Amino acid sequence: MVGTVTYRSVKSTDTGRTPDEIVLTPAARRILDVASALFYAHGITAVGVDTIAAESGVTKRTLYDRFGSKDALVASCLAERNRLWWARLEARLAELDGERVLATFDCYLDTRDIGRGCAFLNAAAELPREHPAHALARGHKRAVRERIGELLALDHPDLEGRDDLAEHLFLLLEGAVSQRGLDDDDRRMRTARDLAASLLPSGRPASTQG
Amino acid sequence: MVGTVTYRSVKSTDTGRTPDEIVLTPAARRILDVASALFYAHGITAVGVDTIAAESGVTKRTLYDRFGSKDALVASCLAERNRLWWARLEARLAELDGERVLATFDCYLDTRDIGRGCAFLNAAAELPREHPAHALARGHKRAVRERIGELLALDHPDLEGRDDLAEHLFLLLEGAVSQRGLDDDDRRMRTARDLAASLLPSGRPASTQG
DNA sequence: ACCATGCTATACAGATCTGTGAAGTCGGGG
DNA sequence: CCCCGACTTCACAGATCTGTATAGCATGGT
Repeated sequence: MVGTVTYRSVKSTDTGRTPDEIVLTPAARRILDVASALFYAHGITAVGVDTIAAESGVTKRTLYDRFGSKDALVASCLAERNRLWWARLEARLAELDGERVLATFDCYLDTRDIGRGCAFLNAAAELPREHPAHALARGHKRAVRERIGELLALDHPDLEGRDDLAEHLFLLLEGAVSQRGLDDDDRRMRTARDLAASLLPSGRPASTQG
Repeated sequence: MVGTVTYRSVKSTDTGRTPDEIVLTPAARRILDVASALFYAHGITAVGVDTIAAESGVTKRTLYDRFGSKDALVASCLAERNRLWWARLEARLAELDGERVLATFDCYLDTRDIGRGCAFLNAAAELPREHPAHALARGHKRAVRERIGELLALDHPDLEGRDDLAEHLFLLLEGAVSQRGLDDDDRRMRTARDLAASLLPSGRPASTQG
């Protein structure tokens, strides 16, 4: 397609905040996207590699040549989701000035389709701790927690009890995130955002989004 | 064992707060306990009925005679967990006077083995919305949210903005609950409890458990 | 011209999945 | 005495699971 492209297969399980973009073969790209959607929609264990290959318009041989195993594919899917998640947050943060912590809430709110809640929580819920994807999920949430701390530090450098507040905000966020998968609507997430806003120094109780 | 026992098989999917105790045949009891533990430990889809039957010292025939299908067994397991959860909370509440909302946090804190986090969240994360167990998980969380509201109303009848506070506490609780499955320790749950305590009218910032 | 790479096609191994069918054992209650 | 209910044993159906083996086609870089 672009002539002279050196493809790299996906092997790394990066948990960090700004993972490198990974160049995939066209088939691998399709497999990754299809698998990601299917895993999210039906659960990881419930979806077989035959289905993924078929839906991707690819043979099973190709799938295994590119990803090595189903477990590795699962990990790649979550790593890709992680990449996209951070890209979206950081993009939103870039065009924002005050009170940036709330962007983490808004990030979830502007997703049209709630679907089945948080893919990272779902994966961790289903998979054993030893599974590489479980580590990715843990890393993702840890990074989110850390970023909240950083954003709070940036916006309120001299705030007393800032660490407690960061943890508080994280708990509100994750409470809303985890329940959103059950509720199938955004009311709780909006409430959480409002509650979070009311905790901030500048904060009046309400004011939904910008 | 007790002579003349009329066994009832488990069919109902009660989501309520105080479900009836259900009388099971000895084999059914064993199946339910074993299945519950295995589903929790390894995930629902990942555990087959053959394994459950074998571990219960029971034939697959018996399993299907008692529960009808794997899906029904899954639902029964979650219903039983729901029953036990409420029994534990209400027992704790009975021997308590002031600030009863915090008992919901303590309920999680006195569980020795964290294991894989919240069985209800895990089940909902793995199963499709249509699955009967998914409805049970939703019902469970909804009931918890309601109970928090009730307890807050009992302890602070004249509090202003009580509904917001109830939601706030619920979000803190669920944030901690969902993360506990990833963290594999109770620090976050304790922090959540402290933060919750600090939000209460009586509340000074700290004071861990009684 | 040669060869590596990306991908296809097909077939298969071997295990495991949910669920059923048929026949039989054992104990207690009417 | 007879029957019901709980449970066993064993076999099987039919699908689906992850993963591999063998063989071949097409393209593009060197």
